[in-house]
Amino acid sequence: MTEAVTSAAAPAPADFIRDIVAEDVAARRYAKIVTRFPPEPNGYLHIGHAKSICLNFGIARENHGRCNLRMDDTNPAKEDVEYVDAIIEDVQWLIAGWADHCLGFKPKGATPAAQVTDGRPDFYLGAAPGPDGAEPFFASDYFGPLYEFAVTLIGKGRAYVCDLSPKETEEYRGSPDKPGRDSPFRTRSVAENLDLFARMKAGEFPDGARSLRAKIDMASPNIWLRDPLLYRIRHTAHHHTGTQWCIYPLYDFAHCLSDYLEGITHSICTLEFVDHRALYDWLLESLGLPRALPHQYEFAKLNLGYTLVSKRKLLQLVQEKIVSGWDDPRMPTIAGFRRRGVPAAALRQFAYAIGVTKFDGLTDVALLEHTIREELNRTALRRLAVLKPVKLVLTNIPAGEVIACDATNNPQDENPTTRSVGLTREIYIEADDFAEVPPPKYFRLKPGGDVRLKYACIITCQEVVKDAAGRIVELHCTADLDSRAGGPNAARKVKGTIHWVSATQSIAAEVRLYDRLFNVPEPDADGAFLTHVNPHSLEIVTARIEPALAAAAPGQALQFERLGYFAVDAKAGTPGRLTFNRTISLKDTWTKGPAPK
RNA sequence: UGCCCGAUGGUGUAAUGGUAGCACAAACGACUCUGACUCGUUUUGUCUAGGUUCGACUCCUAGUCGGGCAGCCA
Repeated sequence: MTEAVTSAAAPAPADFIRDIVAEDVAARRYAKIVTRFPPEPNGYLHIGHAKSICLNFGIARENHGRCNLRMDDTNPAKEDVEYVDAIIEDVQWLIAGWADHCLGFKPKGATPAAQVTDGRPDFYLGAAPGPDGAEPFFASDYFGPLYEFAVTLIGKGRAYVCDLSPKETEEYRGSPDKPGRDSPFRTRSVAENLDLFARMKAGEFPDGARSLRAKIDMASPNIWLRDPLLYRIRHTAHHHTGTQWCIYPLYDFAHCLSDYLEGITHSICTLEFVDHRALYDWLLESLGLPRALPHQYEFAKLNLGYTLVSKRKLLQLVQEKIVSGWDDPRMPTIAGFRRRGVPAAALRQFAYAIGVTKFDGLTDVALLEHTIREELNRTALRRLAVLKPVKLVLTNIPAGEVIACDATNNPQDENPTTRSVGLTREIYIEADDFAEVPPPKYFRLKPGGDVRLKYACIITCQEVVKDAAGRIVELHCTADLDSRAGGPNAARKVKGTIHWVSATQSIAAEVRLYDRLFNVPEPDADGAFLTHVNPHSLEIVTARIEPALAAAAPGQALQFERLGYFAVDAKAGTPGRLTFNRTISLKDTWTKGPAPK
């Protein structure tokens, strides 16, 4: 299954959009399949974007095509370079080793050069160069050509400069069930429109004083065809173009033409743009463009149980300091998942598993958790760590003696390797693995009971030592050293096996245990997601970890045996003391109740 | 109530006029030096009503329910 997202030879998933692409390929409608992923740099990418990235890059790689990363940055007021950098990093991480060869980049600083196609002016931007000195595409790099397109549209009598105020424009637009009215400026001459538009660009008018609008149909049942705005005046500096422009194109105008300029064939977006498709096509067709036109297709965005999939709301969590930042391991952002230890392949596998449809459903988080565990089970190095330590003394092992035990690094490997862990007189075991009064079917250690220490031997609990307050201080046990692997009692069966670390050889580490950020399946169903934040989404413990873990590095998948999957936090550690994030717990079919995260 | 989109087990998705299948979840069982993994078994589904057809999840009509659209946001 994982092959499907890691191997180029693996069968691709099928969905209605891929069916359309396949038809276009069969009909040879395009020389090359080119998709794009067009985030607005006004926030970090989240799991919903991951779905879109996997779709767009997946289609590109399955068809020997290309997928352009394009900053959809036509609104200077909301965007920032901080987001541009984060988006690039997140996309590259997500597609690394899978579709990075399909990533469209352009030479740094390049803008589309005017050229002629079929004897007509065209602005086609050629194929992407290699990654050196390259950068993603920016819609703002097309402001020049876009302006020319607008001039062409005016020349064709299909756009006009409108002097209505924002409020008046809204009134003239009508409502869904009532047609709009023509703007009094709709009949301006081409010459006057040309002059006024040039003066808008020259900065002669204040913000909102005039706008450029398409001349379509104010009575259209589709609101997006009621003379939609194409350009607005904003005397605001732009993060990518500086103060070069004071008029900025709106999404509908910029997007279809950016697609065209880049040679996009399939422009895939979410369902809320279905109504805009008529405008997308109208603009492209009105311009009489020489090359094959891109087409827009829409799919349902991801809705995930117990999580927020909205940049705006995630921004709120950051601003109100409910999380430590966009990359807080509890955040459903790509950066958050990465920091938490979720492998990119697991996110890709999830994207494939949920499919692509036009049905607006709610995906069970359990599916995400499943793909994470599936990937981690394959790849994670097994290690011993005790999260909530209780001291245990093996009374028949002399102090100072170290018994070397071979521990398997990953039993899922074809040829598993081992490492040595030292068993000593004093060890730590998990507090949960001892019960003075055991519940029914308790397989772990209890007074007078036996349990196997993983990779070591069977022990028998002889005595429970308590302090004056009645709290357990330590457990005294005897070890059956003959029950070690290869020993005469190696085949001895006990019901339970527990993990442990040497008290003298282990080291301390901070471990952060995460639970879901929200305690209801649809956090914003009532519009009050802040009231559904799980107050116990983070628990910090000081754990004892086996010495081999001192060499662990961020990005390395680890399993603390019997506990879950963990990863070194790339940001939080201090020299000499590592911090681990629990990526996800192991599936627990014994402890009842809601699935732990 | 104008236009648009959608509806298949608990959840997500397949079947494109010919046996309703897969994954997740759940339950039970086997195995186990991870109560994990793996394996086996089981439960549960085509929104409603008409129509077309030898045959409808699929096509048509109407309805029901859900979602989207009235930013100079994307």
